[in-house]
Amino acid sequence: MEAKCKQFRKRNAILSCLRSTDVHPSAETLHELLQPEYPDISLATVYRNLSLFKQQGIIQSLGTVGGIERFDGNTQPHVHFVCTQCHAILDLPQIAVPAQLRSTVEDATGGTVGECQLSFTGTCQSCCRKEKTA
Amino acid sequence: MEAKCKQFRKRNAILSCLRSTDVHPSAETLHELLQPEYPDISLATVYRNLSLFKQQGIIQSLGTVGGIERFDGNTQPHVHFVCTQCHAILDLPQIAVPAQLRSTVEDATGGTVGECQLSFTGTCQSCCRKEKTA
DNA sequence: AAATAAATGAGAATAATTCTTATTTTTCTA
DNA sequence: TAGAAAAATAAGAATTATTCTCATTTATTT
Repeated sequence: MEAKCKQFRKRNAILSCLRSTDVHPSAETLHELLQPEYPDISLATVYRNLSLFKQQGIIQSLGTVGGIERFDGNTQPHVHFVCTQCHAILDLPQIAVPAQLRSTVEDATGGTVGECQLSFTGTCQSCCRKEKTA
Repeated sequence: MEAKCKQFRKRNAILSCLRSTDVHPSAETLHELLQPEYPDISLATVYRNLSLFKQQGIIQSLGTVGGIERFDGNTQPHVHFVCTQCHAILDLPQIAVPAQLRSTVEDATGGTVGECQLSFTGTCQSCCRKEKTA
């Protein structure tokens, strides 16, 4: 299957580009990252495939930051830090959300619980320094 | 100060409306909620004041759900459950995020840590029932 | 190799949010 | 209390991230 498929060239490129970066890019940033190797890739294709991946559950959306949706190729649960100044998103992989929380939430809501997202907002180190010198 | 201020009539109405509901409304929903008492209130005024409140830190944004920003008048830290079917947002007030996490994150990032948001996604009880009967 | 199906590019369409400007309301001041 | 200055609002235009359409290209199947 995999070997003779050339069909999904750009689709695969989008996915592996997202998986190989740690900037938690927007669709537009991802499009820019792909430009060098795929100069004719359309922004619509990036959007289209990101929607598809999201639906398939092989990437995750981190929601919008500054009105722009951000994506993560890492579907393993991990915590994020969002800089409210520069909108950088950093991984905080060592912090785990207690697993038993899920059943607590399931009990509380009476529904089915899927993913959980924990994120901190604040000012990143780089923006803190800028503030001081300003 | 407070007693003779009639200036902020609508502004106050928006804030107290948001504080007195548990639906975590969007700007448009809030506008609809205000219609009966303030039939001539403009949607732009709702947006404008929500931005202001956010900036002042007296309300919190829950980010976008289905492409629409949702707001919470309760700034106390508490956990949310977001139904991916109907986009309902429920409070899970009894679950607390360990307070020491903040300093852990501060150490990890080297920046200044502000708020933390923990949310679960899934299917709410009502949507679960609908799925069964369908 | 022809036919069918899937993916893409380009730009138009959509819709949530923000912006502009004229008007109204409130507050300040003399 | 009246007039001036400041703040808030309404209405609709403008913006912009995202989605949609459709013609074209590319891949797969028969």
